Amino acid sequence: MKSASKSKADLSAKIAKSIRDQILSGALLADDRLPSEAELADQFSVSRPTVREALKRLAAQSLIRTERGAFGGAFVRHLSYGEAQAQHITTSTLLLSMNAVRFDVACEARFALERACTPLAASRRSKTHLTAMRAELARQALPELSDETFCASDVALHRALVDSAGNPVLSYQLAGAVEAMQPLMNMITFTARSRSRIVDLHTRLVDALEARCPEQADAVLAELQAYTLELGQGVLAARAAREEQGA
Amino acid sequence: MKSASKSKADLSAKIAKSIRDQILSGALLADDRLPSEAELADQFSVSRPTVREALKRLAAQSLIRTERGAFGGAFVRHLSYGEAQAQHITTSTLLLSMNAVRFDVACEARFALERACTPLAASRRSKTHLTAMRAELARQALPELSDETFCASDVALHRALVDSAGNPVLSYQLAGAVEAMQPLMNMITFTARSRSRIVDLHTRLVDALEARCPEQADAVLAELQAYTLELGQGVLAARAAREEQGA
DNA sequence: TCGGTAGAAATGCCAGACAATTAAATGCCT
DNA sequence: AGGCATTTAATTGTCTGGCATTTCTACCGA
Repeated sequence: MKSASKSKADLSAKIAKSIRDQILSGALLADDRLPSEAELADQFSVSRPTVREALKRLAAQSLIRTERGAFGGAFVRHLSYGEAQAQHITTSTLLLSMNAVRFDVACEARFALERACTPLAASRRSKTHLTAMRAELARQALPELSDETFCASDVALHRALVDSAGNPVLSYQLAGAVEAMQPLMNMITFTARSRSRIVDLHTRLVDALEARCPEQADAVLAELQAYTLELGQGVLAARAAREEQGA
Repeated sequence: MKSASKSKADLSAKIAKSIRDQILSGALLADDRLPSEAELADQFSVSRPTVREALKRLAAQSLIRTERGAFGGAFVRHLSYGEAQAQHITTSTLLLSMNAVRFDVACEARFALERACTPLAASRRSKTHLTAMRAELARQALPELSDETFCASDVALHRALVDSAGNPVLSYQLAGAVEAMQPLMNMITFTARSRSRIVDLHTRLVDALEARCPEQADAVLAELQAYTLELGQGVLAARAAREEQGA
């Protein structure tokens, strides 16, 4: 029954699906070893290259890892938070870059998500997280910072804020918002924004977290959202005007 | 410079990374055609099977699609919201199933995320979404419903709530929370929960959205969160006690 | 003009072979 | 008997070459 799933798909896709189902259903547990490529080829009645294509598909999804040598082979992979986040970020980046998402829609989603974790962050933020955020604040105040580095620090700050909520599942889910959408918005707004205003808002945000005051943190985030939206719409309006003039 | 990225990794992984970078960087746009497998094999100085493995990796990430026949080949894929959501859900499900996530942590994250979109849902919910939610409510009230169907309807209701916020980016980001974490929690709590209480909470939730009252919706969600947490901890405590007795 | 057919280009798949890597088994020396 | 070097077997990584299949294009004939 293994190989009879979808009749029209590629063989390697069918085999990959069959194995993936076994992993997702729990028939294969983390660190279990799959049969060797030759055995799988026999089981599915296909050639080894076809099996290999299927395994590469699974490897691309971080579902398996392979080891060479005797008693090597393909092993069901234990998906860590870090890897899951990396995948989530890749998918999010791709989605945004390919779908002409309106700036206001992205902005709204990103801040809605970040505001979801400020109450937790305010109540649970540790000294470590505060120190990390203060460090980013200090970097952002340096005037000689390149735009690129400033944006990276911006992301790092928000990332630290999310992590300070102390909920790894939440951190994972928000990775897409912070590390994919924030850079996208930075790319649009970095020419127009006032760094000092951003740093001021960030400082008040961290202050609010340190004071364990969720309302204030939320208010600052709302302000940051409004400012970002204003910047974005300004830049886009200017672009539209320029294009109209050019045409 | 294409093939010189990481020296220790597999060739197919390096080639996949190289092409992926080109897509992510925008050098290859949606619906662009990649060189044929034979040409890629030449460019990277590898054999065709190796190129094919690389292409399968990219296909597994929905980065490319392939077409057979003359003037077929591999094309950069336009990633739709639906596909991105499917990937996000798969990754989330896997992450949760492999990491022994504490129930309270998952519960907290899931509700924090859902509560992030209730204000938007309350202000934007359309008749269509309300109708969909009411339909799920009606189904959930049927006593002959199987546990499985009840859970599916539960997910569908929350899904509709998220969608009613009218922000596709937000819907995408929340897909992991609703469609991966909700079923997980249902699997734990379904034996202990009172359907009538759930339906009551759901009804009040939809009522609040219909009345465009975000505060009330948020309050109901908080109540649902508390009830879910209580159920989960009850079930887990009972399990622990049973195991201790057994040992 | 229309329809069918042959060709070309591409992916899908297979068979067999060799290289590289790694762990276990073996054997040798002390 | 114990420890170290060597062999061996298992397995993945890669290549070569080929055939099957699909699909578009272009030509040719009625």
